[in-house]
Amino acid sequence: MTKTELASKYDPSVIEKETYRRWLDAGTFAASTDSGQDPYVIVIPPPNVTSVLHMGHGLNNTLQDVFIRFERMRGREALWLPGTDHAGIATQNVVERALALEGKSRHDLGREAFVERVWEHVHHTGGTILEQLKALGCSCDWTRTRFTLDEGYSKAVLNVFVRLYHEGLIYRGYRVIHWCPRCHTSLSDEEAEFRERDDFLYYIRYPFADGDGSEGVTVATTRPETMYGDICLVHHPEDERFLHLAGRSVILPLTDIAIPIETSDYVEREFGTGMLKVTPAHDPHDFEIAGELEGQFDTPVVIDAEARMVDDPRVPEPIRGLDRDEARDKTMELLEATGLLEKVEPYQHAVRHCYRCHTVVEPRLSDQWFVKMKPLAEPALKAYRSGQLTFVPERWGKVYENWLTEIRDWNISRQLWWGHQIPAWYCEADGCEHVTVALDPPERCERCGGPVRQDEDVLDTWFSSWLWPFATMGWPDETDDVARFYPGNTLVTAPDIIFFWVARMVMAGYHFLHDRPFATVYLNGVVRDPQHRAFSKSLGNGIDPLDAVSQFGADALRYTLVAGAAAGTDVIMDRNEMDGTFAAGRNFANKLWNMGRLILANLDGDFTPPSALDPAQFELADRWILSRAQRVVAEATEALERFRLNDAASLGYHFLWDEFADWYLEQVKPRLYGSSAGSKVARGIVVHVFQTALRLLHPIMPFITEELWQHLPGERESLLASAAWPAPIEEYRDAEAEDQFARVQALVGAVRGVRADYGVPPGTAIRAFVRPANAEALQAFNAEQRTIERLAKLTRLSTDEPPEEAGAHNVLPDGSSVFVPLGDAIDVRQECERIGGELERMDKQLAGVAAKLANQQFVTRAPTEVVEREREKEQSWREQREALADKLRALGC
RNA sequence: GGGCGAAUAGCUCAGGGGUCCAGAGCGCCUGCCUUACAAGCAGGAAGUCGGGGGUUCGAAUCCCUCUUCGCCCACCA
Repeated sequence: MTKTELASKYDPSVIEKETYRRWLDAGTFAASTDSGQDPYVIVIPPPNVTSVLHMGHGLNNTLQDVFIRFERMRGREALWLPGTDHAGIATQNVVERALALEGKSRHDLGREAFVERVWEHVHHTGGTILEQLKALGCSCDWTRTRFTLDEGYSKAVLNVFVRLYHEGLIYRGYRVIHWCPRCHTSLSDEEAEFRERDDFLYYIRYPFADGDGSEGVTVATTRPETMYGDICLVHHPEDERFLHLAGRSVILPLTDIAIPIETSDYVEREFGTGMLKVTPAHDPHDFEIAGELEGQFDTPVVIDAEARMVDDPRVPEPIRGLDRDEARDKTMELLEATGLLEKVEPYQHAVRHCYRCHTVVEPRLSDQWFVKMKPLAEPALKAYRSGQLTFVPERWGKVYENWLTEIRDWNISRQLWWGHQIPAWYCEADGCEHVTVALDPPERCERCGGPVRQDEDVLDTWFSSWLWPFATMGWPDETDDVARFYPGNTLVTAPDIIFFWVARMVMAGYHFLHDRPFATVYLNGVVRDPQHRAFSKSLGNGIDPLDAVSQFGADALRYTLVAGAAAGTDVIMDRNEMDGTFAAGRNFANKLWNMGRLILANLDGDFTPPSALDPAQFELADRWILSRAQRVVAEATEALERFRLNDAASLGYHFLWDEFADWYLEQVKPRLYGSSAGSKVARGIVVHVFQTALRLLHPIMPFITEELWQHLPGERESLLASAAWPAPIEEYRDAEAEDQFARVQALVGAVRGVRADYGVPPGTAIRAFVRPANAEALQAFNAEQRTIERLAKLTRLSTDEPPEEAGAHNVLPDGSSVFVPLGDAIDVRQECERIGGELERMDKQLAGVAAKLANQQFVTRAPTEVVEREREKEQSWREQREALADKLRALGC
């Protein structure tokens, strides 16, 4: 007899590395361009090259791996394309911080040396996160790993810039943009995120220029330090309070500069005093207002790139050189001294912060490159509205749509050194302001032949990642990969980058390849702590996925993530309750292991697949588990197809544990142990069903399923990772067996309940009797007497009346037997009443549906499918009604 | 200011008009080291499905409203 090769205790750390290696060696994850199979493609949301794996990655990548493994098993040419993002600001910041420790800034090194230094850093630590993904079991095609600064990828980025420029969709603009004074770069609207802040609203009086200083106009502002850059005050053109001020001027406080009073529709009359100060260089809206004013206005700059007050006559002496916050305090002090500060009130408002370093963004007037977004957004909107692009959960579609509808131009230039330098060259010859935009560096100005200088800026990191679905495949070259694997299928990502990334990828996809980059966007939730705070480094509330892997195993972590993540819902994990968090997954893995041990210890080398067995020899339990397996296969497949991963996980879990292990394995043990006539059948079916379940579970728990698969007979020479997804086998469907076995379970359950109620020790076998009242229970009893006796620990199950000496409590005087009266549970009269009640309810329901279908009021809120569903419901109820009526007749009531 | 999501057992969550639907895991209680598994087995307690109103023959489920959390968007400075 072949003994089990499995260790007595399941230790994931022993098998995971080895198993992953086996997959790699077999090339299981490498997608082929000429297999002829239908491709299925996911591109990974490329993590920042410097990042290390956190639970968000764990969730996101586990979900992707489930989809990929599922489709791979279904026979599709599955490509999961991995890679990393150079993450301009983030990476530059990391290296700058390291430099700061050496007391240096990037300027000390100079651009070239600094970039060299960043590359060093990237080469040193860049692969970390991808290596970490392997510990999770991610089945990426590592032969296709890409980096957004790879040579080929960079070529695609520059190509896109040049093309869009020549199409007129990229332009250079001089306007107020979001500037991070700490990162020293401009930011896009999306990168400057709003955060609530408790601030103050300062009421400042601007004295009339032609008065004696005692009268003036009061203005409310949150940013008094910008006032030195004011060019005028504006009020609403119809605001009667101020109409009489037409033509007058006021003095900018603390200076001797006179500025006029103008009007603008933009002003909200109800806010503050109804009078607004206009600072075109330091507020984007003020810049717009100034642009709409008649007459010539300057745009004086009073705050520099470091957020310090400039050394300029407009700025009062004591303020110059101060940091913007100090400048605010000092200004307040001076205003108070001159009596021009009327009042200060607390004010809460949303202020834009740098999404990388959380510094308050400083609006800054500068030259930047922009992408004209409206034309690009149109196909992306159309794709969503026509159903070419769908979201799971659906509600995110609205978010996507809304953003695209309101889209504004995208500032893509960053004043950084790490990234794709903009392929634009400025003519340095006097008077010629020509800009040459080209893939290859021009020798000289294409207009005047003068010397040229390349734009120093680099492109927004998202300007490279929006090309990810095809630039990773070698585009703009006409590669096999692009031909075969574009468009892709599913994108799995977090909702917070719908704008940054998802929407822009769709735009790029349609613009450059005239097709969607993916059909479905699956948005996973956020991993949070029990207080529903997102995991974050600063809070220290996170769980390191690798820590979870080493403590509980990758499969346990994956199971926990998948089972805990219904589509798009957040996953809650408690770092103080690691055991509680991961117990279900770990316990399940252990359970699987032990099922494997039991099976392997009893195979005796004579495994015969059920297809080669004689069905006439199948017992009820055999037919039941085969039938149940088919049902579960169908349901799990559907769950995965519909992105209901948590359902798929739970189906596999409960089928294996509650049905296969608890009932079938227990029932089959006598046949499994010995070499009786039924042994061959039992072994065949046990192995078949277990293998089927391992296939179902593989996408979610790849390691342990693969390991068990390797030990089981049959297809052990092949890898489960590339085995076929099971299809339901119609011949095994057996509703009657399912019904009947359910009755066996009910009987056994009833006996066990009574045993517990009577406190019968496990060692004491008891006797149970049923009354021959319930025809179905009797049938089950007759057919499965032995099974019931075994599972319920009965000496005998009979239809006899209990003997006199059992007394009122049905216990024999010597305590050897307790007679379990099952009659009550299946009392005919009660049963008749119960069924009668059900019948009544059913009739009501039928009447309700009929009424509904007759007047169809509900159709207003849902289309034909609902009517269809109601019809189906009615039909099924009708059938059920019939069955109930039959039952009643059979019982003779 | 606009929008979205959540509130179901002690904890974390499924379920989104009717029967399968009041569920799962963890925790808890009782009894078991029964030769696959104590990370287990058998049994059990536990929820007026956040409050209130409405629609319906029927509501955890749909509508309104309130409360509490969370998120996103937004040019009242």
